Amino acid sequence: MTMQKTSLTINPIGESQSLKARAYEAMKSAIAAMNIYDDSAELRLDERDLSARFGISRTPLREALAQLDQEGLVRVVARRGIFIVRKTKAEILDMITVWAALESMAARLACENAGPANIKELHRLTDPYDDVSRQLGEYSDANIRFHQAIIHAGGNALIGEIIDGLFLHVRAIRNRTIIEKDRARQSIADHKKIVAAIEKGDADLAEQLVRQHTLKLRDHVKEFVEIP
Amino acid sequence: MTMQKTSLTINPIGESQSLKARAYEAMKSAIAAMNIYDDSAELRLDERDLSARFGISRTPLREALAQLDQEGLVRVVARRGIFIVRKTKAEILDMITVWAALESMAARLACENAGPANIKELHRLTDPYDDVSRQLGEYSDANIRFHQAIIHAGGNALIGEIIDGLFLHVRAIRNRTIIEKDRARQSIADHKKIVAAIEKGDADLAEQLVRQHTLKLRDHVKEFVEIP
DNA sequence: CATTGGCATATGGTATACCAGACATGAACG
DNA sequence: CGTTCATGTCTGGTATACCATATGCCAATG
Repeated sequence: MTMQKTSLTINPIGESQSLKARAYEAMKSAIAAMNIYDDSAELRLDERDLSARFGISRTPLREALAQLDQEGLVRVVARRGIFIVRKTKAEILDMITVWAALESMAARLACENAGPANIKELHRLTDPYDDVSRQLGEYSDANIRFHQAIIHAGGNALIGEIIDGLFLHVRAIRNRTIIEKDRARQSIADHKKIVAAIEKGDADLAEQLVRQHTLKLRDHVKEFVEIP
Repeated sequence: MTMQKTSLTINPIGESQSLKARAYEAMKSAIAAMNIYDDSAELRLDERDLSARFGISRTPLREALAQLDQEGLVRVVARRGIFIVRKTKAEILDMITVWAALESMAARLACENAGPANIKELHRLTDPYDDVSRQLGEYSDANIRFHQAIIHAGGNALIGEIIDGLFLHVRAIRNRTIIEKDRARQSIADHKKIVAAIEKGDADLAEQLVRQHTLKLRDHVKEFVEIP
């Protein structure tokens, strides 16, 4: 079974991809890697400089940049330059809200479509956390995998794609979220309830739990995370 | 009072769009206009031919096509050609499901955020339909406007953007949906209930009604609409 | 000293030439 | 007659040259 494609997509590059695709991936991970919300962050990009550093021509690079532009990661404005986009806090909150809508629908779908393999996977991702001492940051791999498992169990691939796109942006605040012990503990408890609801096939409950779980994150970000 | 305009007339724009943007729009509407599910539909595109017909060079056209590719409207395969994508029925159903998730969330948000203007707008779009004899096809302008009004009332712009993207694809089946009198009548009744729930501020009810309303459409398409 | 006009320059936008891979065709060969 | 392989042609991919405009510097001017 193929997991939802994650940001950690293994690079199966046989060097056979088009330069555009490689430039796209390189740019994307480069932007994701840098902390764009640092005051010292350089938000301006230079086509010619980039093409030189990548060792490719401007044409494929421009196509990659155009894609990033449409994705909202970058803004290219004529005769001015290319700028890395800083999402406003309001936009981040909107994204988390959309996330809540989609994942809660996925949970609902999971109640109808999830097979034994999906259920087993969900348990595998929640049961080990009886020991609360484990790290479970908001964006820890374990947490992300859990949410992806729900989406996968729902069986609607489009939901996975959209959320992947959102995560690309939301992850920018991962360094700014405060990992609080209470939140982690609560989060684990939420997860267990969600799995139970899905296993029971209670669609309304599963949807409600997932929605509230994610909206709790939204409210937390709204209150405690500062985004310039 | 008529202020003499002190500054010169506002400059609407002077053809200031980039060729890429214009090619993008042209391609998009052209694809939307043609019935891509006709057997006789030509699904193959030719870069050079298109560039000649648009009267532009291949570079901006390619950028436009790359955007359409990412949007899923078109698929460009290296050394093979550019193909208009036919969405499978399963993909269409997934899209409607996502639609349901997002619009129901918008309805929930509307219960918190909708102002008097939004409520008034919703009434304006539903009250005239006491006369059921009106045409209200699944994709009639009136119906679309109603759903857009809900999304607008929710105040989450991202939801609107995503749904716009989906609608671009889903509209392809508009010609294939059967307009049944009963469905139209039921649809109008649903709309009225939804407005009432939002006006009352009952978020859970509004969300549920919108979700069920849209999932009804999904089931209808699933059962009655054939997509090659 | 302030203002303004022009020119240099840096930026992205566009056009064009050339490259390599994938198919189709047809002739040569068994 | 059938198979195979060479070659022509069509495709998108890439590189490069050139173009238009936004900006900033600087000098000319009042």
